[in-house]
Amino acid sequence: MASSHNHWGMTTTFQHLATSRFTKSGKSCLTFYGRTASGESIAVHVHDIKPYGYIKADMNWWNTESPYIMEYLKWIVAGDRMESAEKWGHKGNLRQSMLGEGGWLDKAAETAIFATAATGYNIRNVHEGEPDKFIRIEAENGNILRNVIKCIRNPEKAKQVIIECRKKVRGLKAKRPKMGMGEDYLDYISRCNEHASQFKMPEMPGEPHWDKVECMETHLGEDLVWMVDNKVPACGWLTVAGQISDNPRSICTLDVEVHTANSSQYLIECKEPPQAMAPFRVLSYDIESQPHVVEGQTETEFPEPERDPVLCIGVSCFDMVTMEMKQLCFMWEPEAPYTNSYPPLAEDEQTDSYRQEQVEVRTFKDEYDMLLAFQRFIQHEYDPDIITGYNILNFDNVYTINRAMHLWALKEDEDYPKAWCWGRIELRECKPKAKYTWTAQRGGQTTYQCKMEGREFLDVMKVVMADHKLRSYKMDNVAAEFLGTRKIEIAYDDIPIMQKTQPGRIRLGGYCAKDAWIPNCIIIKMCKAINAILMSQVAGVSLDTILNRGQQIRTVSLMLKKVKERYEKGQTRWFIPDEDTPPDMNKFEGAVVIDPIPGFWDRPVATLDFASLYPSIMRAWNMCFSTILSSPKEAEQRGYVWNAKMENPTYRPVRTFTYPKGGKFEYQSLDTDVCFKTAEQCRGILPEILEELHSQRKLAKRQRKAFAEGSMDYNVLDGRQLALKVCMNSVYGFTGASTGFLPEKRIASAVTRAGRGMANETKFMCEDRYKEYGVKVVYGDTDSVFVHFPKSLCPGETREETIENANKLGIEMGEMCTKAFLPPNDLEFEKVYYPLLLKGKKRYAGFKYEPGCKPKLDVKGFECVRRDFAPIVSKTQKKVFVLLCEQNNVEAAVQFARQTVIDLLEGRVPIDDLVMSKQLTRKVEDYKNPAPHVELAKYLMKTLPPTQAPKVGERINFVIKPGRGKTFERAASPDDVREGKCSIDYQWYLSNQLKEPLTRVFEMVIDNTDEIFKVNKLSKPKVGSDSMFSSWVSKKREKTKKRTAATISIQRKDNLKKKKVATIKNFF
DNA sequence: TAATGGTAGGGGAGGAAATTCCTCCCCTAC
DNA sequence: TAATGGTAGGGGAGGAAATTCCTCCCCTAC
Repeated sequence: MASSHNHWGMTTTFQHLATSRFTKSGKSCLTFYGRTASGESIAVHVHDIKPYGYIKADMNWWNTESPYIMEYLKWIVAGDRMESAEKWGHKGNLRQSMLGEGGWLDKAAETAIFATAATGYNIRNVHEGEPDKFIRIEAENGNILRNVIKCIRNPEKAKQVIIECRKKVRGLKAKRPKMGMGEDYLDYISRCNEHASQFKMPEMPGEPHWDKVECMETHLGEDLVWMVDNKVPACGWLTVAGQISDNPRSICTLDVEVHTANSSQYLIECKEPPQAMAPFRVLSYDIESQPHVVEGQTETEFPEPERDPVLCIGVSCFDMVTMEMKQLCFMWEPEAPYTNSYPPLAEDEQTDSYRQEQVEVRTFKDEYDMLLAFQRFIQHEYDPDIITGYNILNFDNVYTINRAMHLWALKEDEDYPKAWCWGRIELRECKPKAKYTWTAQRGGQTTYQCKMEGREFLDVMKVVMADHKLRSYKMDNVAAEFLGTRKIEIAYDDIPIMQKTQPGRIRLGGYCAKDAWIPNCIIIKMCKAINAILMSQVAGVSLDTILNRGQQIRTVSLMLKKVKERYEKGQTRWFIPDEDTPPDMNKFEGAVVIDPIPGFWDRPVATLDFASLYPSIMRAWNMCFSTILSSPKEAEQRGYVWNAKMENPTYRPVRTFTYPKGGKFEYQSLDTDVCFKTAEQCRGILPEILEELHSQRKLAKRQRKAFAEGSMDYNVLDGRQLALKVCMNSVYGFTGASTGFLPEKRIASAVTRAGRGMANETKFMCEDRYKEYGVKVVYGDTDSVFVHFPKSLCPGETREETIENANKLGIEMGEMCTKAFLPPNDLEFEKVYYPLLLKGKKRYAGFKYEPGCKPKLDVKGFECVRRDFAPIVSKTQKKVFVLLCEQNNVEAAVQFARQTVIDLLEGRVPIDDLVMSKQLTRKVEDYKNPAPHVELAKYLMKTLPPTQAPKVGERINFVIKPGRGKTFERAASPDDVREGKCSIDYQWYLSNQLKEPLTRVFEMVIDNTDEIFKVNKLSKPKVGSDSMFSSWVSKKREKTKKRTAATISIQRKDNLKKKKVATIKNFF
């Protein structure tokens, strides 16, 4: 037990999970929520954290300008106060509260700001001279700090805000005093005047006259800054020494106050965690709501929380140490007798370890009581750290909370408990907030966010969509993909009928409980919670940030940590500027894709890869905001020297190169080359961060080996190395971003330029070194080169022997090339393709031999790895690759393809294999060109109720039905086909889906690919499009001869003859 | 508003533009 | 009712059909 306490204080060790901010007596405070190793939940309130930031100015500036700034600040702070008073329904006289003695304006005048001198460099301007002067500005709370910064950075805008505020105050009426009984009229008038003068509008503050002032580190959030300063790692193990509150703010088992002014109270990192992961509790839930029944209609409408009840809430819980799962179901049972448990499922429905009879059932006669019981369960019984489910953010949360609010309002009792307080502060409400985001690419999109005190929402759907590329993100499909199981089947429109009988309600409850169980299984199996927590630890930002924000903040956090760490070691402070420059939409040149030599390569093709290319380049050239020099000229002017032959230059340009076809690779210096100071002159922080991430990753990978795969320790270390890798790769993206914290495209484009040079240099070196053997680099993309080994260089009697020789040669080649590059760049031999079907850029398939792994078919870029082709295409193409690359059987591949064509035309292919899907990437009206999935989406939006209709960002499933129109006019919903409302145009699938993808593969192996698709007689024509069914006529048909049965058969005979002489290119 | 990783590249589909093909029609030669 | 020569072939005009080119869109590779 890691906690000990006495009357005055205690120390406890726990793992942190969630953070929240609050203000007490105007001072910013933070609460850290987490769980101890022994399973108690804990809240630690850290008081008075003093948010601060920096501005680039000296104290003289401050001394002259601060009176104006403070005068501005006064109005802004008071104005804020007034606005929030209005918002919360202020009852008194606003003008008096604002202007009266001791009113908001008076109080605001007392706002304290602490300014102290500091020195350092803006990280974008680290120069050779003395450090620049800065001012550290500290405020009592984050709001004040933000307002000060607002004034300083943009006084004009602040002035407008103040003018608006004063207009408003002027418009407020000052209440006259009441006339006293028998009071003299003149006395009353003078009293009125006196009263009025009390609330006289003060003068407008003086004109601002300062120029733009740069601000530093004011935009990062006080929680992040405080955690970095105090070395409190996000989601890390922490030890707290504090005071148990008599009046706990939270409902956690332990509730501790930490006053930073008191040195015996602290919150610090625990260096020796008791275990890898605290037993965090995860609760998954799913609700069933009642679809709306319209009289006289069989189809139901989607439920609305203001109208339709929640019928049951399925719940599944587990903790991250024992991993034992427990299911519950909260049921609305309007009729007695109550149900206590469910019967087992029928045997054919038991597709997995879900056991319906193990669900604990709780029934309620009243719907609101059920919602309340669920809320009690969260707050007081299970107390989860993470609440999860499938699509909870945009559906379950919104529906449940809105429904609870609606029912509560009907009670007309202010004191009636609120069923939407799910957080760790008893009465803190949890309200979903609609968030509208707009991006040029995606158009507008509404999503919901929900803040919950002390816990986090983790939406499995969101995580799966971010981490995995699937054809469909419906829960059923995701469950099938990852767990190999299915949902219980229930027809949506049957729900109202089921709700009418008890057996129906029981069935519904079991269904609902399973829908809560599945997300939990996915979290466990795919380590989603562990990985998110580890990412939070590695990036140093809160779990909330990991789950709800982008990549950039992670890099910023790492940079902030690094500049502070260096400052503590006595180095000059570097500041991260707080910029708001408009987006830079200019693109920069990216990676090189080496021109492929397409074909079927039947000797080993080794691939050599640069180990984490971009991070290594940044380390090698010491690329950072602090080390960049625009040109060699600037570098020389600032006293740095370089030439190509120097042993120890003090700067390095990133040169371009020339590499004529068949000629020599040579670097070329230009006046415009971006340069970087070398690490000896000025070590950049980005390279240092990357190096640390790299070595930590190596360590994690090594440590991982000590544990069994699948064990908690293994999973934690695996999640860690994964997070480290992602962090490393996002540094380059951070510099190349068009918009954001600190974009610097010069760095990103220098990185890609260096990469292009190295890839081309590798190609040249490999071909040059082994030119007597005719070695060819047949392809390469970004960080890889594919080297073909002719038989003379890489002999071998058997496949194994050949591969072994290829491995040796690959390693040798990698080592040879690595020597030519700046460390830590490293060209590694990775694998051999044998054989390799190389179609073109980003398209190849081969049988992959990776040392230490089983040989395996590897396909890149072809239709079979894409989600927007019908599965029939993917399956067929994949099988063809297997037959070609793995079994070397061209005949069988051709036969298989032909059979598929025949099956398709005879209607023997299941509908599921013909369903295509594409993402609806923007609002339908924003599409410039018509497309099948867009047209279908439009149609569905018209016919389905709004909540059920396709939304932006979703994938639309569609098939093509017969007809004369364009493809986009013939898109149909797969469900309509299943229900027999329309048929399928098999011809279209042949000509527009199967043909080209298969041709592309076969044309590399045989000559007359067209023959595969010529079918003259079908045994069982089932459905016909409007056109004739007899044959599919190749686009490149032999002029427009009308084909009669006779000509077809003649043609076919010819074909057969031709086929025999067709050169089937040799394989081995 | 608040929040915000990048470029290269294949290939399907629609639609505009450019091109080819076909037919009608007039005219002329004989 | 009355009066009425034909065929071959060049080439322009108009329009249909096929082709090319460009752009949008989606998805993938790295």
